[in-house]
Amino acid sequence: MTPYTPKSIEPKWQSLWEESGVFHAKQDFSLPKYFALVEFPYPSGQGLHAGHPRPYTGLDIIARKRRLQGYNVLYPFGWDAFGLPTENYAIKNGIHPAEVTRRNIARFKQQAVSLGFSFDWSREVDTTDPGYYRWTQWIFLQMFKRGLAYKKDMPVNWCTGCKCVLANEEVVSGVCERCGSEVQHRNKSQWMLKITEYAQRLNDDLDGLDFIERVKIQQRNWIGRSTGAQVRFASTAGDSIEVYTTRPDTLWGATYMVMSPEHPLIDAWKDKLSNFGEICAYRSEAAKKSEFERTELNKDKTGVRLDGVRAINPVNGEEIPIFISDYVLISYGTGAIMAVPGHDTRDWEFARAFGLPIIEVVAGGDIEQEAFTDCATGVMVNSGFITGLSVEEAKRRIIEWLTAQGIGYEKVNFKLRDWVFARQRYWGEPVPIVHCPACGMVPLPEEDLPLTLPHVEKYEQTDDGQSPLALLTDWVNTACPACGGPARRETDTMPQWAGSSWYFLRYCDAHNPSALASKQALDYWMPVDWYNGGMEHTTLHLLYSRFWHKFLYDIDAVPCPEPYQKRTSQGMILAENGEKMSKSRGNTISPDDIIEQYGADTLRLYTMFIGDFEKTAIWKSASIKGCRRFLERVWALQDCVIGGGVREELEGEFHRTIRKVSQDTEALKHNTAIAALMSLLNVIDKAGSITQGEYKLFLLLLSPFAPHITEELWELQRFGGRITDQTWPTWIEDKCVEATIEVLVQVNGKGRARLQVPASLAGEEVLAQAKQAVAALLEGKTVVKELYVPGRLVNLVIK
RNA sequence: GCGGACAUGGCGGAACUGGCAGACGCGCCGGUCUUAGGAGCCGGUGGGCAACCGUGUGGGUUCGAGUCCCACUGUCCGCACCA
Repeated sequence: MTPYTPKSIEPKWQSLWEESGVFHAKQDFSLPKYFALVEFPYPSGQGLHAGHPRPYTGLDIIARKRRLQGYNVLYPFGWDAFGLPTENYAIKNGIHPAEVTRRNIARFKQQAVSLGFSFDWSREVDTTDPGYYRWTQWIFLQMFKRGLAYKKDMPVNWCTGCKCVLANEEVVSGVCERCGSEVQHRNKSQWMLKITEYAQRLNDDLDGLDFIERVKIQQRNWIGRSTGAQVRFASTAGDSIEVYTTRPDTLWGATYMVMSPEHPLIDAWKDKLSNFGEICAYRSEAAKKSEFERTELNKDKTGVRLDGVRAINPVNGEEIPIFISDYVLISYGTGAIMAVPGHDTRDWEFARAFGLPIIEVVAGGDIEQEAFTDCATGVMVNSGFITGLSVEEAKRRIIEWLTAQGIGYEKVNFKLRDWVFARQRYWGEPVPIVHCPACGMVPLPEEDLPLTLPHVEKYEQTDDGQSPLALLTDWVNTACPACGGPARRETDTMPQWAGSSWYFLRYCDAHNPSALASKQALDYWMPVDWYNGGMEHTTLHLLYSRFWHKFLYDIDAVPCPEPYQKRTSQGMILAENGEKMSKSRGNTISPDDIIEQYGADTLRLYTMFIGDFEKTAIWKSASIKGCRRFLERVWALQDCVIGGGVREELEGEFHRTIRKVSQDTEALKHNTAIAALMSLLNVIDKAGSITQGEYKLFLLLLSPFAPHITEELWELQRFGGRITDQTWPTWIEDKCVEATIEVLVQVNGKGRARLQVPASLAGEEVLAQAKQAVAALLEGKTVVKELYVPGRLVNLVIK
């Protein structure tokens, strides 16, 4: 036997697989299909770290198993390559971002190949390729034409040091991540996408999907659907004020009103407000506060009373004061609330701070101590015609009444905001819009796509925070596609989330020049059968891509309303000390080093064996060798192969292992599947030999986990063909049961004896034998209860 | 504060709808081979001399609880005044 040398075996098979195209999805649309998807990475300069292979290996096992099960499998990979780190690296080192990207991709790809993933490299996509982003732009144009893409003044993070716009991720504790200068909010006109129009469907359609529960919960919380009522309060100024409340039942307890400092009515009332100066001062204070300060200071409620205008509570006609306070957000609801201090914690705090009356309208708590917010148990009091009702019933009645009076109606609100879809950066997809003084915003004709990124000399933002594209006058100045007159191109680019919102569609037909993918290919491959990715993408990428997909469904560009049928998520891999792996901490493990020392199969095995796939796991370099030892022992089996099929005495063992591995892998319990294979090997080693039939089965079961060594052994044993062309084994349930079983005999719950009985033995007979086995303990006692759990234990309760 | 998850030997982790806790692996101990072993192979390994005791803490349900219920404690993650 030659020694086991992964360093020569693994590259050999990696080349043979690629040359033969064995992992390329077939163009035969009559076969049963399986689309397995992992999140494509951002090709950073650091290369892969030890955490990356976890999801890729996890689904690689599924993909390889599905092929053996006869499916036409699409398991693709690609690069989400636009983004800030590349651009920053380019700025720092004077290399074009495209070149940086090219190098990074080459590195990542070489690493991914060396791990033996069964990706279909013929469908590799790169979001920075004009042939790809042409369709990203196309989708944007479709949204623009239907009013889902629009421009709006939005606050942006302005770094006073760098004099540029920062992404939220670049703002750390209110200061610029890079230079440490103060970050201010400035208003800038930004592209927005109307994801809010899909809020209801994004929420409701989760029901039919096989997503892990915590993903559904997080998405629902993020969308934040709530039902309540919109109510119109009249005011002494004449204008009425709309408020949104989820507790219309507490209207009798509304003792004042609070408006957001940015509320437009305040300016309209300027002449009526005797303390307008004070109000303006508060407003500018609030505007200056960074996000960070606002949350830091959230314990103390501040505000200013509007002197000169009062609101009128519609249920009892009482005049109530109006305040402005930064605890009311302009961006949610109507930007104004009715304050019910007795039954809302924030209103209670505010009322206490300002000495305002607190009225109890729901009995059940102690509003002297704290706001009583429980909706389930309370009963209405001091509330006119709804007094005595439950909260639930009161809500219904008051909404009926408000509707009938024409002063309010039932309303659903969402926390979800529209998506800021613009970056003042270079390394992104150009927005294909032209600004014409005569025609307004004009979309580029589709046949002019892609609008490619022009070459620039400098990648920095301009001094006033515009994209570096703004400096390219030749490029910016163009003719209006509608009227032919002089016009200017949009110089903002799209955010990184754009390219990743539809990439799975491109995999279906990666080189199609005339559509994002052919209808035929989409009909066949979509939806994705199994999508695995990180929890950190739950509320951004996952939600964004569901939104885009629903839009594409609405315009008939894709065949299904949801892109992903099933979603799972891997846990993080932490460094040895229990901290996150990061370059700055200097605790990263490179897969290259592990492959060098142990081989890719060992790395794959260890990464899967480390623990529950969905849970956080801690990397232990010292434990890796256990997986290598296991493979060495599998390799050493070559020396003890004898002829023949599965031996009778091992048949049960093999059937149980086939069942365990088959079932556990489906639940992503790759760790226990591997443990089962290790146990089986222990049994085989005890037997002292392995038959050809047994070896074949063993290698097949192991092959999705450790594809190189199993392919090599298959060849060395001359089992015929390649292991990747074989069929996944099946088990027979009857063969899994053991002929004799051990039954534990308990007396009062304590194990006292063990019985070996035939598996088929009847319950009464087992009980009789059990009593005999512990006869000494039963002497002089009464058996008050006897239980038999078939195949497991007998429990005799005695007195 | 709200939401979610987790807590099991020296370590990573197993344990199906309640049914022999500690599978599998690391480490450790002993043996064997060897000039040597940080390599292989074989055996052992939760604690306690024992009866017994053991799944973060305190209660409960049950013949039986790591698993279910109630109340805590601790750790991690997400969101942060969403009316």
